[in-house]
Amino acid sequence: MRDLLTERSKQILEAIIEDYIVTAEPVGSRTVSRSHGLSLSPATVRNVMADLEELGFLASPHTSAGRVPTDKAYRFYVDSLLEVRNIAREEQEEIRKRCSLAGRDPGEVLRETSRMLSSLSHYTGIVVAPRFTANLFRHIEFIKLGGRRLLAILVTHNGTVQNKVIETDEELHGADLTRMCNYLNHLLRGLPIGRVKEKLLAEMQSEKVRYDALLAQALRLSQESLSETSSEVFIGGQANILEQPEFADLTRMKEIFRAFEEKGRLLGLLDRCMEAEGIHIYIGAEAHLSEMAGMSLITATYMSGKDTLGVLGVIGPTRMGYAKVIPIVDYTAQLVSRLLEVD
Amino acid sequence: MRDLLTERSKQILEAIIEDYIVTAEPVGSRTVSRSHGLSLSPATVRNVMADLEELGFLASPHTSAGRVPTDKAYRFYVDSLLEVRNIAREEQEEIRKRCSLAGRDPGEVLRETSRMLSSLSHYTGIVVAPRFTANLFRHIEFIKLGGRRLLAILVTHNGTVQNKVIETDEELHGADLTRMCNYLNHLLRGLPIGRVKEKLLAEMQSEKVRYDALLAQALRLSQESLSETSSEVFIGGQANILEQPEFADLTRMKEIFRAFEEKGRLLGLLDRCMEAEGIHIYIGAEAHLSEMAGMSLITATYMSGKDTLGVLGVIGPTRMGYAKVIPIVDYTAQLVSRLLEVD
DNA sequence: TTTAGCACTCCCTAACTTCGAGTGCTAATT
DNA sequence: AATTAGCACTCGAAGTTAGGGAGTGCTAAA
Repeated sequence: MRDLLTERSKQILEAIIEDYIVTAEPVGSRTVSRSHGLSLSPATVRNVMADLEELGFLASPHTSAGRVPTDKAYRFYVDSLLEVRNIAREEQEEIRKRCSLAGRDPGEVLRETSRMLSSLSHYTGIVVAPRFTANLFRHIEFIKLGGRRLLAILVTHNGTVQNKVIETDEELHGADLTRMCNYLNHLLRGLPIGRVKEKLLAEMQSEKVRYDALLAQALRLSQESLSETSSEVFIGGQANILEQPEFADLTRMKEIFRAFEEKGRLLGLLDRCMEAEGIHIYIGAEAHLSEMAGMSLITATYMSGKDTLGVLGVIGPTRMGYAKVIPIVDYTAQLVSRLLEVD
Repeated sequence: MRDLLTERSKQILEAIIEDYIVTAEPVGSRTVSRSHGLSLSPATVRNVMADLEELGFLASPHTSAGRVPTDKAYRFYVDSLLEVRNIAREEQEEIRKRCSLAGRDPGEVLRETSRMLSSLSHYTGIVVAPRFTANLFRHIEFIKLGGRRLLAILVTHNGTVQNKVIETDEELHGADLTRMCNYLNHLLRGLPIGRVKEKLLAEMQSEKVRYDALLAQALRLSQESLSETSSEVFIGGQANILEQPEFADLTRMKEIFRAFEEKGRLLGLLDRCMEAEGIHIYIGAEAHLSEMAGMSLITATYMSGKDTLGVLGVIGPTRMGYAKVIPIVDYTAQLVSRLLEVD
């Protein structure tokens, strides 16, 4: 791949891509030849463009239109041509300001982050909340709601709260509840939520519990309160995609909005982004999602220490301002990592 | 108003409105004259239509198109012509099924309700969560997160949870926290959240607290954890409005989606709906919101006993299937009232 | 190897035409 | 007096045609 293209071809390809990113119009040989840096006649450029088309980097909508970059071209651009600029100082400021104004609540931080990503990139921002199961158990609390209904509140080390209403077989007294909580808090403290379940099962076998109906009940209840919830996805600035000329088509737009509403389909893709830390870029069909045709996704993982917590990023047309968006996503991920850190 | 229109005019107006609701196309005299029940020639109908136009009930997009109902016509239709059918048995089933599958968590119930409203009506569903302040205090809990950070968890009688991270001046010990919680729980139990603040202020003056720094601290902390949050709005099925031909215009659509994203603008309107219990209908400009041009809102309040908890409804084009949607909204509100009831 | 020249392609736009649905008026009908 | 048939007229939607322009690919000259 490296030496398939001469230096000149690369320059021309880059010029075409960058022009197309700005204008969203097919780029003609004239335009490229005028582009500063290059001093070639349109005719020469045309020859090169024909070659690039043959190689699958360009496509022409019809004979007498200019050329349009293909997914393959964007991929090559991102891998080999693009030099990611440093993030602009004002952007940095803006990101910091927006993220911190959400306060300390993790949910709020993430929601605000998705909005911020969208407004800075002018595309759509997306943030996946940390898998609850990655957090460490800090505290459980049962609160009587009335009758046999109980509210179980589960708190993790970073202050995330999950609560669930559960029904008990028999009415429980305050003192019993306190005892149950104490027991569970002692038992589970510091355990990753993902491992709590097995711990509970193991404990159920133990001598101590076998002869104590209350403790057994406690274990059963906490198991119930752990029932998984799918990870939350925050999507900000959906309306921004309405600005993109490539989605002016109504049918296309409906598809996209339905996809945003469901979120489930996207989650599979985002999960894949979490498998390896750092920046991921999916261009067009690479996402293997029909809804993502013509769209690109740039994500970065955010971490706590060495653990990947979640992933955030930007969805936009394949014709996306990669050079600008990549550093934004990258910096945001770093910042969010720091904000969610437990100190 | 009542006798402004003859019986026949009303029938014709009704026929036009109902036809327009289905087709979204200007209705011509031919179509009306063919509509069963009426046996009049197109010419006669035309005369009546001209009168109705003069009175402001109809408008013609241009000379040789049919007539289109005005906001005034819809208002008259809703007030005087429409007889709200009973809700269809299958719809009733569907609503019950969808609402109950969300389990017992209030947040989940409301989110699912908004989705259900949209899929049944084919418009956009909207649910405003109960004002937190209307709930009764049940329990407060402080959990140490590390350092001087504390997680305050506030639970109300119906199982709604609000949590907030707060910073303390000095590090607190477990025993202190327990004492603070006990004190507060005893003090505030059963009080409406809206009144907690004044109670706290009053208590601060009391003898007991003046000489107990810990209790004073407790009061201060609980005050912090009460800081208001704007009521949550769940919007389901936004994409449905893309199906409405009247919003095919891109600019219009952008406006609407932005409004949905902000939610704040809508809240003012929805708050107004909560002022009186029961069903409210805003047609087009009646909402006094520029974003709502061409749209109608049908809402109903949901209650707990005699207290209005919140409001839910459907947003769609003014050309909305009122006869079908009104009973859906009404029934849903009743059901949600029952689901959120504390038993 | 690069470039100028040129014929050719194909879309876009605007102007023009046609067609049909619908109107309002008038005169005939009930 | 109310209703209806008849008819000329209006106006937008859809289809057609023609011109213009942007861009291409090829060939031959520099």
